[in-house]
Parts: sequence; C-alpha cells; structure tokens
Amino acid sequence: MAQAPPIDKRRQILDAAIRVFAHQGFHATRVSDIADEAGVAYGLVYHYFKSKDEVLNELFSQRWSLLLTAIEETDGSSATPRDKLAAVAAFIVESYRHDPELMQVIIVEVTRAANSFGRTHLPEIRQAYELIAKIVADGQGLGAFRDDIDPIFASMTFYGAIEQLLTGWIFDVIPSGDGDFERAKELVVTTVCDGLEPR
Amino acid sequence: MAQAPPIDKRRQILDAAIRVFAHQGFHATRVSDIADEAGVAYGLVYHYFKSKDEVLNELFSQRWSLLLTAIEETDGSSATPRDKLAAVAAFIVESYRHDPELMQVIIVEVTRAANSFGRTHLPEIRQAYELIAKIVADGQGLGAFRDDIDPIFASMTFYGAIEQLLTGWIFDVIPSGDGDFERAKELVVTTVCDGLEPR
DNA sequence: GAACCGATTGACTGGTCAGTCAGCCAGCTT
DNA sequence: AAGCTGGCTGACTGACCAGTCAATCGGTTC
Repeated sequence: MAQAPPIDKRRQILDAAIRVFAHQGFHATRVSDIADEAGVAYGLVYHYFKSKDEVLNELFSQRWSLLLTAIEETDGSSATPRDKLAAVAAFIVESYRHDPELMQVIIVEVTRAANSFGRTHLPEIRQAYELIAKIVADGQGLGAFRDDIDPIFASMTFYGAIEQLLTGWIFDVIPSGDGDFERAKELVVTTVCDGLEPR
Repeated sequence: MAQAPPIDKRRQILDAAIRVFAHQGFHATRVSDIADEAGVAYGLVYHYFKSKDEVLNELFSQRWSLLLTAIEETDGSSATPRDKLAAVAAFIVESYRHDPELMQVIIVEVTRAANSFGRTHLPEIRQAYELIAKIVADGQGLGAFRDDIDPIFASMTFYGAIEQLLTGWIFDVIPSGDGDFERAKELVVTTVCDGLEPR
C-alpha cells in the first residue's frame, strides 16, 4: 500500500521542468511542454503541483535552502573572514558547475526576476544577502576588513559579482572551460576581498 | 502641415510605458494599461509602435546607447584607469538617481532578463561589458592593474556589482538615501579597484 | 470477484490580451 | 463648402493556455 511506485513521477516532472525552463524560459513554456518532456500526461502535473508556479517554487526553494545552509555553516566555522567568503563563492560556482540547468533556472527566473516571479521569494533571497553581510561585519570586528564600508553594501557587490559571472556563463558571454570556474572563484575573492582589506 | 502637434503623443506613450512597466512589470502590463496611463486611445499605441515589445525596445535602446557613448568617451579621456572605472560607475548610479523608473525598467526587464526579452539585446549589452574590459586591459598595459586577471572577467564582476546595487535600491533591499548613492560609487570603485591594483 | 482507491489520462472550458480595422473628426486646401 | 489627409478611436477577433474534471486503469483488500 505505502509501497513506493517504481518511478517517482513527481521527481520526473521536476527534472523535466528544469530542462524545459532552462531552454525556453519559464514564461515561454507551456505546462504541456513539461508533461511531454517528462513523458507524462498533462493532468498529472496538476496532480502533483497546484500550479505551474508551484513547480518553479519547489525547484527554487529546495536549492536555495541548500545555499542558505551552506552559508550558515561556513559562517559558523573557524575560518578567516576571507576564507569564509571564498567558501561561499566556491559553493555557488560549484553549484553551477554541478547542475548548470537548475542554477540557470534559479538565477534567470527567480533571483534575477525579482519583478515577476522572484518577488515572492525576496525574503529568502534577502536572507542570503544578510548572511553574507554578517560575515563581512564579523570580519570588520576582527579588523580583517575595513570598517568604513557598510556590510550590506559589500555583501551586495560580492554577491552581484558572482551572479554576473554565472550569468555570463549561462549566456555565453564569457568562456566556461573547467579552468575558468577555478579562476572565477579566485577572481571574485581576490578582487572583492583585496579591496575590502585594509592596506 | 508639417507643423509639430502641440503634444507629442509618441513621447507621451513612452513616458507612460516607463511608469507602468516600472510598477507592474512588462509581462503584467496590458497595452491598454499603457494607453490609459498616457490618456490615449488603445489603437494609438499601434499607430506609433509595431508592437508592445517595440515600446520596450525603444526605451532600452535610447538609454543604453547613452551608456555606451558615455563609456566610450570616458575611455577616450586621459584619466587614470581607476578614474575611468569610477566615471563609469558614477554614470550608471547617476542615471538611476536621475530617472529611477526608466533605469528600473531597463535593468529589470532587459538587462536582467536575458532569457526572455533581453536576449534580443545581448549584443548591445555585451558591448558594454567589452568596453569596460577594454579599460581594464589598458590599465593592465599601463601597470595600473594586475595582469593576471582576465579583463572580461574583471569587467563582469565590476558591472555585476553595480547592477546588484541598483537592484538592491529598486527592491528596497538596501537604503537609498542621497548619501547612499555617493557612498555606493566609492564602494564599487574602492573594492573592485583596490582588489585589481597590484599590492 | 467485487468493492475500493489513488494514480493517471487528455479533451475541454473560460478568461485573457495582443493586434486589427473600419471609420471618425479636426484642420487644411482649393 | 466640398474634399482630403492623417492622427486618432475603441469595439472586435483570433490565438493561446492554465487549470478542471469526468473517466479509466492497475493494484490491493476482504
């Protein structure tokens, strides 16, 4: 009775949605596209999800909470402030390297779409900014960063720099070879941190 | 006969579109919203523009070409590389301060929407990245910036940082008092440039 | 084997809007 | 005053698509 079905159709639909959203964008994909891609009947999407929006909601929330947890854990570690920022940058870049389509959907359709869809998720997105700001603030307290910079402003520039790099990869504006990912991590930390540190 | 009409309806429509797009977002605004806001008949929008898209196109292209020109002129000046970047940051921030609604539309609906609408304008957007990259590359040639950083990567982080600050203002994530604009300009240049410069 | 139940199907509906078009009217020309 | 021109009007249409729902299927229980 409570036996799990051989194939998790719900998961199947989510995975199909990632692919379709990544290729066509959220607005341009019809629910039937998701169903077709998942090899599933149209109505089944509505059996598992309340609406098309809820599919994207789920994709975002699952992944974003991983990010928030990762930042919190990093912050709780005993690393230097600079290394903490490096860890955050690395986590985001690795997320993209590991699953570019999902990250593309999250960034393009939610994070960078605060006007339409992302508005619902502003609180969660803002939480990330604030966690990063906390790392900066602590770093200032330790004298590792200059204290004449508002932590939330520093956080925004830091996050914005990373997101722009991902966006560049997504839209093929900058090269995305394997070495490029490593260099990108260094770059963000190097530029932003060296600028943040007292001279 | 060729006498200019007392009120430029075309301009009136564009201005109304800025307001409506800024408040509701491009997708959520109906063409009738634009017409109503402009105090003009529905059909007149189609007298002056081929489509709803073309209204946004026009808003973007007009403004973006100003930005490209500004960057080019700055690059042609005799300022130091650092001051050139500062001038670019200042121009963008001032554009926002001067006309926040228009900049909001351009950033939210085009620049940050490379998936849907922005895709058409990727070449123009990329041009900005490349012009900034040129400033960085020249700076490296002069020994003003480290040369172990790919100019296009540096350009992306620089631009991304600025855009993220504007986004923060747009969505009220960070304070936008008068002093905040000035501090933001400094911040971007300070962090990014101090990180770029050789130690 | 009959009753039951959740998973699955896909045709259909209702509402929304971008874009069209047939015609109106103010002002100008002759 | 008759005719013309082009800015201007807004009701209408055609396409599209999210979401509904009645029906079917396959497996389990008694």
